[in-house]
Amino acid sequence: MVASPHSSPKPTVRDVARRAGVSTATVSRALSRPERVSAATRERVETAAREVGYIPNAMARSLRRRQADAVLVLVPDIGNSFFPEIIKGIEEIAFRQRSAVLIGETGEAPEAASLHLEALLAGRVDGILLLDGRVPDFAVDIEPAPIVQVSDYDPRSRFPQVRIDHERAAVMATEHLLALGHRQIAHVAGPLDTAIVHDRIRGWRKALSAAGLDGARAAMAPGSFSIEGGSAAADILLAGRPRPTALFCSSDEMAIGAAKAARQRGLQIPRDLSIVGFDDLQLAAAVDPPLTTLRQPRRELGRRAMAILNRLLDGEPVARQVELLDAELIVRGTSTAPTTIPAPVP
Amino acid sequence: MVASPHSSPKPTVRDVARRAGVSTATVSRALSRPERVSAATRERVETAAREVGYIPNAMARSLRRRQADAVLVLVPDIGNSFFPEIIKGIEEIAFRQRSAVLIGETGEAPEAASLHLEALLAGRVDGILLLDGRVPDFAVDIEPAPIVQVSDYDPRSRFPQVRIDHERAAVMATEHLLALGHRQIAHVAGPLDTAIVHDRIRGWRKALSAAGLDGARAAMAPGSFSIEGGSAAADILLAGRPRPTALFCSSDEMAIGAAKAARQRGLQIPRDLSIVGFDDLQLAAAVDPPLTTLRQPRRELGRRAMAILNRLLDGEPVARQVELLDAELIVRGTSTAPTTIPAPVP
DNA sequence: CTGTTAGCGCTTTCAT
DNA sequence: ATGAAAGCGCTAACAG
Repeated sequence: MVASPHSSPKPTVRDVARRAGVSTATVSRALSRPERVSAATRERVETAAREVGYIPNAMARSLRRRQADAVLVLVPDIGNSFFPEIIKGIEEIAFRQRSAVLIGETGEAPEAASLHLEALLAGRVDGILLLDGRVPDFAVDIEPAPIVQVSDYDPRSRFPQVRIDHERAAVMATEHLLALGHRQIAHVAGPLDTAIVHDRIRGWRKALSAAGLDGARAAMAPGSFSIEGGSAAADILLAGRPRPTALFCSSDEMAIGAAKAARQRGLQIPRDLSIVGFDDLQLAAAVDPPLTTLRQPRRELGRRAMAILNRLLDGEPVARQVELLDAELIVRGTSTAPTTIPAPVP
Repeated sequence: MVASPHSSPKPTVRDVARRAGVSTATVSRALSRPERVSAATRERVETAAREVGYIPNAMARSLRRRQADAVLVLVPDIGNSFFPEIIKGIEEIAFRQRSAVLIGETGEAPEAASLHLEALLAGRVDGILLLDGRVPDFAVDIEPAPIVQVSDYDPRSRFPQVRIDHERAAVMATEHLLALGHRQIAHVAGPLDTAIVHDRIRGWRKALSAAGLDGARAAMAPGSFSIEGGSAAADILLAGRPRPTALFCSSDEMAIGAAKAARQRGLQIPRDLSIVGFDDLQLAAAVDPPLTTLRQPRRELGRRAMAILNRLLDGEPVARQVELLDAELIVRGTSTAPTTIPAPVP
């Protein structure tokens, strides 16, 4: 493994070939398809390779084989704790194929995504797992491409999707609050430029309307998927009258931000305000009070997505496909029946 | 950008050259060193390139130029919220060099790191930013390699380091608790296989001893850098007698886990137990009560590290260098003077 | 300023 | 089972 002391130039197949007394072709075979050479040759090549500390040049290999043995995971924000678990699911499957998993950030600007999509077209990676609903315009109609959308999605695109039914999940969250007796259920929404956010808004409205409330006019405020985003949105909502008795938040991080904003207004949770989050991050069970939320099967989302990408890479045509997994309501400490005595308004 | 309808074979320099009526060399120049060709040629090449939807093959380019235009960031656990902000600092600088930032996970097993280090030797990336203190044995003495250690480090290795003085920071945290009047200050330590954890333990002991307490025998329990790790370690510590009145935790996530464990024992924070975390994640200010902690300048850590890596890549010899940034004590709501009336033991 | 030529390191026919 | 030879797509000399 260790490069020999004074050998700056890295050993190549030729060095190994010379040392093993075979051709470069044989070295290549012995190392990547051991069954295609005689046991004796294989042995000698392996020894020679070890002795000179040979590591195949990945670029040359990829150039020749026309495949990178790497996939790219694109997330809008690496700071968002929602993604790591999905990525672990992806890695779990990817590593079996001995393909590397690279992670890239699309960032605030949707243009950044284009930049990364180029990595695919440039042959740097074999496929992309897009954990971002914002597909750049030019990419929407590139036909069959080894791209899978995970969790979030762009309704215009035709890439396969793996996700939960976000509308349905939002209905479940809202119904939970409704069942507890809440009537003023406001929504702390995510950023409005992505599909899942609208799905959740629709679900929340639908459940409200189904309960005889005015879903179309219920209070809602959008924000970024972050603690700060949740705080800001909740602050607006809690200033409204009548003040909501419950907040359905589009992510756990937003829910934590919302809880903070509520406390700053002197509100006690869940006595004065019930909160329901979304995702079920590790964090959700650890905060005080523990957060009621909708669990997304993140690890499984990642596994399934990588499995589909593999099929795509193997040339199996995957028809426009939407794989829907189940979400689950996890009731914890932030949701209770509304108190009849209104809390003091500071 | 969009591939033309029926052109499966991706266009190459030759296609562009033909179309622009120039040689492939000129295409290459026009695209990567526009100033080396005439304005007219450049124009024609650019047009031709656009028309055929040309995107240079990254592998071929890297093979020829012997550089990948990519750096690898290695983290022990992508689920740990400590890293993203550092990575953003890295990206901030890296993007100016138009080099891609890839993220890899070393995972629980130290062997995984070796695997990723191969990416460097295989020419897949130009350099590595190691955010993990566990350097694989074989890599410890590979001489001048384009590797920079960030935050955590391996004392055996000679790669440049960018970090805070963890021992000093631990002294600050402990002194804060001491100043409040605490005498039973236990330590929720991180995993014992990494240097910074020992630095912090040493600092905590030192401060205790300097205050006339028995630092060497003070209570301590290690755990993984996670909510669960903090819970488990704190649980052990809180079962001890005399029960600590304060917990200095080796990370904010551990602190949150510790707080959870304390609450489960019926302890109120900070009344019955003071807690000090480490890192100052966004989360620290959002939880209830907000967490007293030691801030690490994460973004700046990332920026500096990438700057050093750049110098390394430019061939400037960087002597074994340890760049120390300042940590800062952030006092919030989880630390107060110990109450004289002991809390009930459930 | 531009073209010709060579070759980065590997894998893959095609022979033998 | 092995070797010879070609070439993936690009850019760096070197001429001109």
